[in-house]
Amino acid sequence: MPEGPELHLASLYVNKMCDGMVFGGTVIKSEVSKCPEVAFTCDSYRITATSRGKEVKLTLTPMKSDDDGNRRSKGGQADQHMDIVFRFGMSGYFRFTSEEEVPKHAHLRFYTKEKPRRVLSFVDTRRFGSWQPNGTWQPDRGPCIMFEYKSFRENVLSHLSDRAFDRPICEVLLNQKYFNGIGNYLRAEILYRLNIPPFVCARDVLEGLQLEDEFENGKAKKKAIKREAGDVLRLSHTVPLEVVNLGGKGYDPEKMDYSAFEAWLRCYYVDGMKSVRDHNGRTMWFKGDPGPMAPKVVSKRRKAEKTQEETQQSETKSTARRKKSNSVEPAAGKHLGL
DNA sequence: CGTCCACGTCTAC
DNA sequence: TAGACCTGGACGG
Repeated sequence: MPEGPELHLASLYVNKMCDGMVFGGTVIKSEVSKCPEVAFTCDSYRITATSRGKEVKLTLTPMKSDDDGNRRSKGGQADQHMDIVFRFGMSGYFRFTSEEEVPKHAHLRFYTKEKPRRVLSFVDTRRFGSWQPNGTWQPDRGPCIMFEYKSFRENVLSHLSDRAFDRPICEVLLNQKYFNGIGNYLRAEILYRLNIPPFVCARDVLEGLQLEDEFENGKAKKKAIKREAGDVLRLSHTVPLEVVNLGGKGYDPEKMDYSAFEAWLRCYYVDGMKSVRDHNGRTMWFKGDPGPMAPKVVSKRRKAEKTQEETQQSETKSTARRKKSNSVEPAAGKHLGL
């Protein structure tokens, strides 16, 4: 589920499923969740969603009593809207189902008023996700890489003296203060497209980039030779948007098959690519030169094929789970639980 | 059965 | 810079 594109697709899903829906009553939290109760009770309300980077905000809006033939709000009834800001951790997503079909690990639930009720659920198997009632976008997170491109770009380029940019570019790409929305598969795909070694100093990659994106609307001129039009900041914007556009079928975790997404991946978890744990213990997928700031052990992940002539090399672990998806084989490979 | 791994933060030494 | 926080799928014995 959870990098910038999936958070945005989740907001589209909520808006689509909840369009015209009337919710009512109390918001229910699972017993096991340690997140805060949502003290919102209302006879009739609507739900809408927006996203920013790796956060989604739900807005609960009470309906005018007139819409419903009821009087003005009684005691304990919400009269004003409430924002709830969600982070998805490793496994969060939204689902809209019948009451009987509420998924396991549905930790926050909003019920409709219909006769057989339906439920909008925040589902989060591992419970690394969180929500904040009356919340705001987390202040330390930067502008959205997808929908606040200009200020995202400015925020990075105006802070290059920050010690944060002393680190390897692949690690800085996960810094949500500057790259709000980039996650582990996106950093691999972005650097792979540009052939940038992941463990090059971030400042070396970023300094010299212009505030104005030269690749926008044909300004590239002679630079058009480059196949991937753009620098690392532009691709931090366009590559996530490609994933948003993949979700065209509609982000529906129930019916979604991941073959399109798997086919889209060129580097992350792709057979034959190299991988190494970065300084924060996260697996960095890449091809070619790791770069000067790389940790030592770099392994090449391949599928354990029958043709094991290639079991030589300096491979530590040789268990890749995923072949390049344009493979001829049935799409039965491991998929990401998006 | 067991070990390893996963799309991400958090806070504590 | 380590763990901590969690569940569950893949794979090994």
